[in-house]
Amino acid sequence: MPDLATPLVAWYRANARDLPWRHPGFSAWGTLVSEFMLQQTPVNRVIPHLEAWLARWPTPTALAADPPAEAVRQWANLGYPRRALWLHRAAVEIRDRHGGAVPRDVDDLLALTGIGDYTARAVAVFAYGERHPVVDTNTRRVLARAVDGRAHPSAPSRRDLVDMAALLPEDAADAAEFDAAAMELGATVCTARAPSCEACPIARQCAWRAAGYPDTGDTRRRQARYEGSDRQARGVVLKQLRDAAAHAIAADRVAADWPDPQQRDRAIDSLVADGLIEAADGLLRLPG
DNA sequence: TATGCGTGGAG
DNA sequence: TCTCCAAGCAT
Repeated sequence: MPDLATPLVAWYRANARDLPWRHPGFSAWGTLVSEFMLQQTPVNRVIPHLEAWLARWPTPTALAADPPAEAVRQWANLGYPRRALWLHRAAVEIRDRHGGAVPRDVDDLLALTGIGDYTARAVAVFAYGERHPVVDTNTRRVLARAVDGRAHPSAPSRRDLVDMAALLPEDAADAAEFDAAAMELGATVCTARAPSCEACPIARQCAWRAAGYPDTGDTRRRQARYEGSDRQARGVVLKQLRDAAAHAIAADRVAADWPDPQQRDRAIDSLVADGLIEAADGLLRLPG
């Protein structure tokens, strides 16, 4: 297999975007918060929310001291609001189990609510300089193309970690840069749609390019329609509760104009089941 | 392993 | 307009 790390890291050093979490001295807590926010939400939308979040809660202990309702409100329109709840729970766990310090061990990180294979390794590597493969949608696409010669990665698998590990430089600092570089390439050059292969530092090593850019093996699952979905109904209900100046709203006044009353009720029930809202005495409110 | 889960921008 | 996509996670 050709050496991908050397040209990739050289390109990264010259072309990396200036992002807040790449600044020297950025805290491990800041890295953890940024990774939660970046789970399925684009960088440009995350940055202002991240800065506001860290200004309000500079440490896990500070967040843990406030009720989860405040986390859900501060999350605003970032999407997937369960992440706000999970981040709050993780902050409580960090306070109670780790003395308020974000752990650096991958297994300790994996044990925190809302942290999976990606986030655990991203924090261990980018905040602490540990040596691990970091696998996300970008690195999976870059490897699918450069190594496997396919336009799209196959379904996510534990094998992805092994494949990424096989390319990792020995030195931990080099490995961390390689992880970041593979992600950055996927985010800015080797993109899902219309990749900029003319600007790619590993075009000469790319199996997909060598094969003539075949468009085969697409196993992506289609996203369900959003308009009129349960997800949209949940979003309307939660937004109303987030924006409410009053502490609580009468249940029958929430999303009162939603066209399908059964779907509205289902949305409320599922939000309660998720712990994103609480229902009592005919009132709905964010979780205290 | 497959599915449900928000929101907004780009093409 | 409408489809695709965005540093995933829990179940």
